[in-house]
Amino acid sequence: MTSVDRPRQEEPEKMSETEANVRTERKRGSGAKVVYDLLRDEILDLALPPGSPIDEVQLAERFQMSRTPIREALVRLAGEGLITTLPNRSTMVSNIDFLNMHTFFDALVLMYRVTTRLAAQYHRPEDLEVIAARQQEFAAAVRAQDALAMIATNAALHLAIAEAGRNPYFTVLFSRLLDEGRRILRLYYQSYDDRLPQRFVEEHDEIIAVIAARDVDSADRIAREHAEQIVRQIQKMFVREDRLEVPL
Amino acid sequence: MTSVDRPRQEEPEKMSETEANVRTERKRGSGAKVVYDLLRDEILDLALPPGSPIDEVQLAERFQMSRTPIREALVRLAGEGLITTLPNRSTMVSNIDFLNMHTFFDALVLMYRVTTRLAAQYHRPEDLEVIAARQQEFAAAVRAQDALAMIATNAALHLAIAEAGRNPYFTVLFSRLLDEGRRILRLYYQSYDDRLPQRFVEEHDEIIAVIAARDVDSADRIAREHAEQIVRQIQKMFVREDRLEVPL
DNA sequence: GCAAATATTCTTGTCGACAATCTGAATACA
DNA sequence: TGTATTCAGATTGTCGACAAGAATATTTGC
Repeated sequence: MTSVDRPRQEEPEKMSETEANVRTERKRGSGAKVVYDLLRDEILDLALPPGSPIDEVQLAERFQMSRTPIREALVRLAGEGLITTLPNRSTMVSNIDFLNMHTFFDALVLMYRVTTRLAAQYHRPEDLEVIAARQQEFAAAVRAQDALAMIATNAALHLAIAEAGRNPYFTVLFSRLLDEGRRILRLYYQSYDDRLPQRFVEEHDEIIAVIAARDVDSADRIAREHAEQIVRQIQKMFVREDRLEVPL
Repeated sequence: MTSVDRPRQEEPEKMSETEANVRTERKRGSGAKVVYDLLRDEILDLALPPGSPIDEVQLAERFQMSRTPIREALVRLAGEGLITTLPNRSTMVSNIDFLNMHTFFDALVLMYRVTTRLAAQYHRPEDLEVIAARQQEFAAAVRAQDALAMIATNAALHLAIAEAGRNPYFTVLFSRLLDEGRRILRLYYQSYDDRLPQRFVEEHDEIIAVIAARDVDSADRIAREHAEQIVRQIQKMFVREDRLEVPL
């Protein structure tokens, strides 16, 4: 099938999967995924703050593709509640629900407990390697006092623990909660230059130890304390900056 | 910001949202939703059993619309894990994961407990009316020995309880779990004509009583026993029909 | 007769265009 | 002047068509 009258400059393709690269040429079926991943990151990093308008044609131009794959990405994001679509009108980044924050905390603490408990129960040797690596990255972020890296690596560590627990239902919910937490924390770390304390590194070490020891009850207890510690930390930020300028 | 009190001519529109109706005329923006709702029901009812091929053009003909809204519905269903898409190849109804069924049971029991506990804590008077109505419907299904109606009304009852708990994170997960349970149970009720015992009606009454009494600890305990009772019931079916013909 | 190469077919992925609906401004009217 | 109406602009929802990729059928070469 040598139907190559077209000068499709495949060539080296040295470039990594950057946006610029994707623009010029991209594999069939990858369009929506690229847009989804990038948009998701931008939303969670608050590069697109809550309330930001999402324009399909604008995105289509930016990614050099038609609106169809763009729309598919948006439908998926809407399914996760990250964007909100007003029928026939407009689409925008979903707001953070400050009024029902306590429901978020409840769910977060419970998932911290459950996933850690299951990890202690069902983990395999290779899981511990992944978890240890994530903890290294978190500790490095703490040493560097890089608040945003702390948020990301902390989420990655706890997600690794959750996956060692091997319950996809819990993992999916936990992942959503950690994402939402990423937005909330970033909102504060933008204005404040606060940092999660060294204490969290030590608590993580404790958690990893009881998981490795398969001590289920201790895992539950320590995870709970750790989670409640984090929640208190976040709540402290709230009262501290009570009259925060929040986009409704 | 005032809500939308716009006189949007809702008109009579006596006709119910049947498929035939939708075929002839449908409102802009409703296409994907209609397809989504109907396909979802058919999947959960096993009218479309696991492994069934999902053909876009076929659906487009059936619903008398183009493939675009069909695809949107499919993307949403895929997001919930109800269908599986093989890139560039085909789409089919997702399988039921019998190997990791225990993770499903773990999650189900925990959500039964948590949602009931929160309902005892946070319910409002009007919630109890809804819950009582659902319990009536469940009792009616038991009296009629209508197994499929029992499944549906049981799920509706527990979802009503979950909503009285007012934690959207838990409610969403629980809803997914009840959906998955609907598929699993229906798989068995197709071959067997077993029925959930009268005992469940009484247990529901107990649960409703402790919720109304705001007895959080009892709510947790009774919900747990109730859930484990149900899980045992399902597991009994499994061993009974061990060499079941399961579509992989 | 059988394996490899080729053609066909079938399904999904993408595209550009058009239509419907909403927003907001400009206009008409009391 | 204030309110209702109309019109223009913008954005989404839908459509039909085409292309790419994978599976299957067919042909070719030995």
